[in-house]
Amino acid sequence: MQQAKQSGYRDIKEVILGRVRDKTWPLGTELPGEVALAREFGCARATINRAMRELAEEGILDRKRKAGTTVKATPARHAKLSVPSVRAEVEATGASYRYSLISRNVEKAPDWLRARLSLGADQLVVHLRCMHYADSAPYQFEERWIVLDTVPGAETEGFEAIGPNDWLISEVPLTNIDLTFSAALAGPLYADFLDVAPESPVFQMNRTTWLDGAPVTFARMTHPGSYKLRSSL
Amino acid sequence: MQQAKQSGYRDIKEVILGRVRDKTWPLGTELPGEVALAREFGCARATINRAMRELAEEGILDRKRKAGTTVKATPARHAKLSVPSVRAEVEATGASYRYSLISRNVEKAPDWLRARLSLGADQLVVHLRCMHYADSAPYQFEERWIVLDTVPGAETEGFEAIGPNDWLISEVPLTNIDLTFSAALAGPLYADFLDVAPESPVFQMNRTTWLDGAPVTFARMTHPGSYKLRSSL
DNA sequence: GAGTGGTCTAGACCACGGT
DNA sequence: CCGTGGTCTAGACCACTCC
Repeated sequence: MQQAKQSGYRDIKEVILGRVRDKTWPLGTELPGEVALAREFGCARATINRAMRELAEEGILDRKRKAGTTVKATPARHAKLSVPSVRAEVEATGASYRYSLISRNVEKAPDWLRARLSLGADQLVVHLRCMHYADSAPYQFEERWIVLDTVPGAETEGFEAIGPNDWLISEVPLTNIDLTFSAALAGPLYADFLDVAPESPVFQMNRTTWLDGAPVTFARMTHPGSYKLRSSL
Repeated sequence: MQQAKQSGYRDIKEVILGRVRDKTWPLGTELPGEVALAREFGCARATINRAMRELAEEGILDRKRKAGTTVKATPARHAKLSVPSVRAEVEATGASYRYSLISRNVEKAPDWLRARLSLGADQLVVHLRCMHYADSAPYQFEERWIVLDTVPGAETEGFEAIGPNDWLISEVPLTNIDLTFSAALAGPLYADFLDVAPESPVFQMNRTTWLDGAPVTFARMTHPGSYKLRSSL
């Protein structure tokens, strides 16, 4: 009589996690099969399945047909990084958000961009530069290129009142994103807009966006400060 | 006869995604209930449930009891950032990995660390400094503090042969992680170890680790270069 | 070939949260 | 109150993969 209350898949996850933590099932061990565990916990196989499936998604277990379920030798840690609109990001801190367009041009995609987005020759992009402010303090400098073939609507949008990110979210939802972070020196351009010394470090985030394999946009966000995210499990 | 083959939950997810993309169900719309969709797709409610549940986890739908399921007004984009051991990170690039301990001390946790980890007064930590090399080129400078109350085994570990991260992974698996990224100037210390000019920018990643609410370790990783991650959906 | 996970079903009960 | 999603069950068939 190990348990009185009937166990839900959450409880079962906890028990399994506990057994991994206390090394009842050390890293690399093979776990009992679903049927065996279902018997042990007195529940349906589907319940065990859900518990183990989620633990596998969370990077703690490895599951293979026929081979069975094992505890991952090197539990994959992963953080969930939310990629909100700048507006949401700023307003979440309680500050008021302000957006300002610096320049907007339609031009042929430069070579480095064509390479990065797998664009054909002579493809046109909208090239934007803009600033985001938090309580009238510089928050982020954004430089962005939008592929017109994928997002034709960008040709007639002036981006004077609405930021490109906010606009794109409603125009082209459900995209895939590549992110790169790096550190750089401010230099004269960023120093000017971000109100920092040219020789100070800035934090950059490069964001490439795809819609079903078609390139949508490339953006480089430059911060004077730092960036924060929190993992779940 | 809209579909010949029977639909699995993956197909259903695709259909729903398509209807959001082509604005059959615009952002903010309320979707039909599970029973209705089950009827439409000719499948069991559980199948619809799984499809919609996963879409909700992926940040595309909002689900509430009684209220029903709606398309998120601002689809939450999130990237999955894997946090591998440095060793794996280096070896994944094909380079050979080398680890080197610089210093190891047991000391009282400094005030800023006590604040960050919610430590009590006089709690002891192991303070480490070490370097990670990729093909004998400096890859990362690591400064780390390990809380002895949570990980007593760290007192007797010398960390001369094995890096603290690799050691902690096998000692204390399944922890929660907080991450912060930022840019900084190298300064004399980092310049020396990372073999860059003192006035060059460096990329820093701060990692705080918890085990069931108990503070495990705080680490600051400093890179001469940049850091990369890719989102899933 | 055989064993394990992957998925689906039909039905049931529960819990939350608008009304 | 009562509708919607949340979860569980018992049973079934399938698909992958190791032997």
